[in-house]
Amino acid sequence: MSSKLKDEIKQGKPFTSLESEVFLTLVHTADALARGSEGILKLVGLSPAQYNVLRILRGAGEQGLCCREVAERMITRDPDITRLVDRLEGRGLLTRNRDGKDRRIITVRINKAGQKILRDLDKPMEAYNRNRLSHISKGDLRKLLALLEAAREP
Amino acid sequence: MSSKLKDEIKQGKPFTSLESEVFLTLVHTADALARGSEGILKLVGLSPAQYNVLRILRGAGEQGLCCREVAERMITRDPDITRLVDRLEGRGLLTRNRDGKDRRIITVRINKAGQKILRDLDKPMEAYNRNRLSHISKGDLRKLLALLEAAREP
DNA sequence: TGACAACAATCGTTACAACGACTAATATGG
DNA sequence: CCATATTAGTCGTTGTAACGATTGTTGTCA
Repeated sequence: MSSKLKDEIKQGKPFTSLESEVFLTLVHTADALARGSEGILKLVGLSPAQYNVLRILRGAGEQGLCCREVAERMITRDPDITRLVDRLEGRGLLTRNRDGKDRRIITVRINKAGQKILRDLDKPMEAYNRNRLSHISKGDLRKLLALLEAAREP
Repeated sequence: MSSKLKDEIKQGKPFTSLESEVFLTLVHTADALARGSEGILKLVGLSPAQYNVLRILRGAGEQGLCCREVAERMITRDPDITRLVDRLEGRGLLTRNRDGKDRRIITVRINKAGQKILRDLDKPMEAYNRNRLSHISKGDLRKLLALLEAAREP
C-alpha cells in the first residue's frame, strides 16, 4: 500500500521524504475531489470560489459581512474579493451596502436568489461528498480530519 | 479538538455531515500548504503547474514524454498542456520534438536550464515541506498518507 | 491639531486556466 | 481499401486569478 502516488505518476525516483510525499498526495487528492464538485457547480454556472462566498454569507445571516471577513473565511484564498463579489452582485445573488459608521466598510449580504441557488445545490453537493468518501469508515474519517487539521497548523 | 474549521470560519451552523467536513478541510489544508510553496516558486517565476511539469520531465529522463503522458501525471489537472509547455519552451527550459514513428506525437524533454532551475528549487522546497509537517510524527504521517490515498479512490 | 500610518475596498494590467472547435495523423471495420 | 472513428496536439476565445498601485477613510501620536 505504500507509495501509491509514486506508482501512479510512474516516476523512477522515490520521494525525497515522507513529508514531501504527504504534501504531494494531499494536493493531488484535494484537486481530485474538488474537480468532481466543480461538475455540479458548473450546472448553475458558479465557480468554487463563488460558491464558497455564498455559503459564507448564508452562514453569516442577516447581518452580512464585510469583504475582509469574507476573505478570512474562504476555504481557498482569494486576493481580490472585490471582483468575486462584483460578479455575484452582477448576477443578482447578493447585495452590497455601505451602512455602518465606518464609511470604508461595505457590508455584503446574500439575498433570496442567492439562497435559492444554494438550496438547489445543497442536496447534490452533500450527496457527492458522502458518495466520494462513503468507503471510509467514520472512525477513519475522524482520524483523517484530525490529521488534516494538524497539518494546517503553522 | 473537533470542528476546528467550524470555529475558524465562524459559521453558526454545524456541518451537514462528517464527510462534508472532511472534504472542506482537505481542500482548505491543501490550499494552505500549496500557497506556502508558491512563495518559493515565485522567486524563480514558475507557477505550481509549470514546476510540476518540469519535475515530471526530470523523472522521465532522457526519453522524455508526450503531452498526454505529462497530463496524466500532473498532480493538479490541466486541460491544456500545449500552452503550459509553450511557456516553458519559450523560457528555454525544455524542448519539443516530433521524432517518433507516430507523427502525431510530440516528445517533450527537460533540458539543462530546466534541470538547473529544478536543482535550485530542490532544497528550499524540501525544507518547506519538512518544516511545514515536522510537528507530525512519522507514524501519523504514514497514517495520513494512507487515508489520503483511500480518499482519492473512485 | 496636523502629519502620517494603517486599513477597506477598488481598479488597471498581465498572464493564465478553461472550454470547445479544429487540424493532422493513425487505427478500424465493412 | 475506403469511410469513419479515434487519437495527439493546437488554437481562438472568454473569463478570471494574481499582483500592485490607488482612492477614500479612520486611527494615532508628536
